[in-house]
Amino acid sequence: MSEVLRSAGMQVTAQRVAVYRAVQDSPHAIADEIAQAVRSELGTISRQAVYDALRAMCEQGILRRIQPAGSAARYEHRVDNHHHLACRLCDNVIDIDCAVGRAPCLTAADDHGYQIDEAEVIYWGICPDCQ
Amino acid sequence: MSEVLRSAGMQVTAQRVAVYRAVQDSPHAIADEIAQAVRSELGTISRQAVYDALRAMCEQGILRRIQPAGSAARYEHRVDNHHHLACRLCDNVIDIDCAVGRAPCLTAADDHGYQIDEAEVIYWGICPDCQ
DNA sequence: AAGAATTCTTGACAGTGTAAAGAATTAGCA
DNA sequence: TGCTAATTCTTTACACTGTCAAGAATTCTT
Repeated sequence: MSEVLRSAGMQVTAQRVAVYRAVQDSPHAIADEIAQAVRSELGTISRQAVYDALRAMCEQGILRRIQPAGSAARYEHRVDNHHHLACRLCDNVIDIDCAVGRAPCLTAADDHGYQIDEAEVIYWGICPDCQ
Repeated sequence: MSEVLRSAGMQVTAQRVAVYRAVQDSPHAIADEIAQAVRSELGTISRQAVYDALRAMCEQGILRRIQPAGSAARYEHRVDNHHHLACRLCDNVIDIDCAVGRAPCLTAADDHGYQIDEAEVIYWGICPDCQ
């Protein structure tokens, strides 16, 4: 657990560990939910410490940040290539594998001279519970 | 021009027309930029009127709202099926046609029981000017 | 144990978007 | 044309997300 932080060049503090674990335990949580989770474990953490930790981990590539329309940024532990499926009604987000194989979506019809390095795909629909 | 608004069941006011035209003239603009454009044409418009107009037009399907990560919501006039290509450095967004044909991306590897109705694709890269 | 770097807290702030209430304008219709 | 109802617009206030800055506290390294 803490080796992940250490190998990413970060200090291993109780807060950082708790933030990382909170994202593991509830993927696609927003910053405030993560703060709540850490508080229920450690008692207290400042809002800024949560943002600092999340940003540092995203920069080190051990967390990923996604930002579905109409929602605050969400964080996830899974950093391999995959996409997301969001419910329009309850805002629930689940992971979804690449439809066509490994990083196929990087092929746009016409790149217009851009150096494309990522294709972000969000499927929108209604989840089973909301149907 | 105003027939578009009328046929969408909306009243035709100078402000609404100006908002619609502003989005046509500068696609992917954010709300504040649209407000500025309307003000340079009509002199004044309240922030809330811009949001009301944009929301109404999106609900009626004559505008579309997109929300790239790290940016405020952007509005566009083109409502057919297409995707977007965003520059990581200058935040510029351009339209990009579907890679595989007509609405192909709606096919996810596994829909997990969701009723999927849209696949939102944002390609990220560096635009020619920023390279 | 000491110095250097990182992490954490606190307080302030900007930007985006919404809520509510009343005034103004517009459309529909007699 | 004039009346009524609905829509649109303004103003004010507010919530939320996220960042900045400065100093205190903690952690790592040696």
